[in-house]
Amino acid sequence: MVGCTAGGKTALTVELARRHGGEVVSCDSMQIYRGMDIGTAKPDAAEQAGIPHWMLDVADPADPGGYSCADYVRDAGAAVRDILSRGKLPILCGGTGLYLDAFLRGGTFAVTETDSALRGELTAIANREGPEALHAMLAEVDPESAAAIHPHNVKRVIRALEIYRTTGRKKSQLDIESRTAPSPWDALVVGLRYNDRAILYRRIDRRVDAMLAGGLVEETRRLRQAGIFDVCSTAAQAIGYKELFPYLDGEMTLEEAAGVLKTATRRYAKRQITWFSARDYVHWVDADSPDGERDFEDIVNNVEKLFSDP
RNA sequence: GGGGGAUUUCCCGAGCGGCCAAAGGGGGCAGACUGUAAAUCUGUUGUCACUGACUUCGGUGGUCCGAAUCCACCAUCCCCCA
Repeated sequence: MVGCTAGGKTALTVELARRHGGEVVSCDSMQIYRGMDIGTAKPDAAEQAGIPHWMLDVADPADPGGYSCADYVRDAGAAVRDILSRGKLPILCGGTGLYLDAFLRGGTFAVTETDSALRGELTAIANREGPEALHAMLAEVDPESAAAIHPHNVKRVIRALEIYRTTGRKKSQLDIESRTAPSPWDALVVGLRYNDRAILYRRIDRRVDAMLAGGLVEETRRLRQAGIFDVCSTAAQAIGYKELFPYLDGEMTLEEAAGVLKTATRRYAKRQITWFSARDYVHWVDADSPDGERDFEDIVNNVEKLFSDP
């Protein structure tokens, strides 16, 4: 179950799990972390409604090792196999498109390692000589990847160089191999979609207000005091916390910070929409109609139709 | 009541006689993405019959070959003196 943030995936997935003997496997790069609850809209006990949930709180944000996409593929794979072994239906649910792609690709993904020392070294080159210089380095060893990656996208350029340096193989070549390998899973991917952007954005605004009312400021203060945003670079990227720092530092009113947070969330939702729209494996279900939001029951039924006739 | 400063495209903000449909940023819209991804990056953003034309820079009227830029008056806002 995929779709953008604040779309209603969580409730929908729990209902489907309840009806079909399912268990939920989160596919979310931030709900992974313990202690980051309100800001990541992690389903609480009531929302989980007695349905087993996997891949929540599996990583400690204070652990400097972090948690990567590869870790996710490994751990989520184990969870899904466990669920299947007991004859239950695993339902992945989440908005982290890269994680889902990697998961569906399975083992073919786990070819290369990361090298943080090398990353630091390459970052230094980019800072010193400019992103174009780094891109030129990539063009020498892997022209196909260089052509596909914009020179300003330093993170991407670094990753491609890292792959070449650590494996001696080109990212462009590995991509082709992984793209042609069959998926180890037989998955039905359902996407929850809003045709009216205004409806979605209203939901996002409401969710942010609810998070604030639910104690997001306190959670942010607590996590920040614990220093996890300094230790865990991934957690520091989470939308919902960093936007509140100016308020905690007295540089912004809570209302202003909330506005920034809503905007950041909307922009994230747009990126998710772009990502999933480009995946031809997604079967779309409309969450709204020209009359407004659809009834929850209708949406559930429309998803179930896909079960028998995808 | 007197003196001074403002008013720019959705927002902030530069421009201060031609090279201005107007820098830059934000937001919007569209897109990319294969082990940091809630991240990172790209394009676009007055209208149209789009290598050109038309309409815009608070309003009206002037000056000038030519005005967002100069002048007059009006409107609104801000500051100082009373």
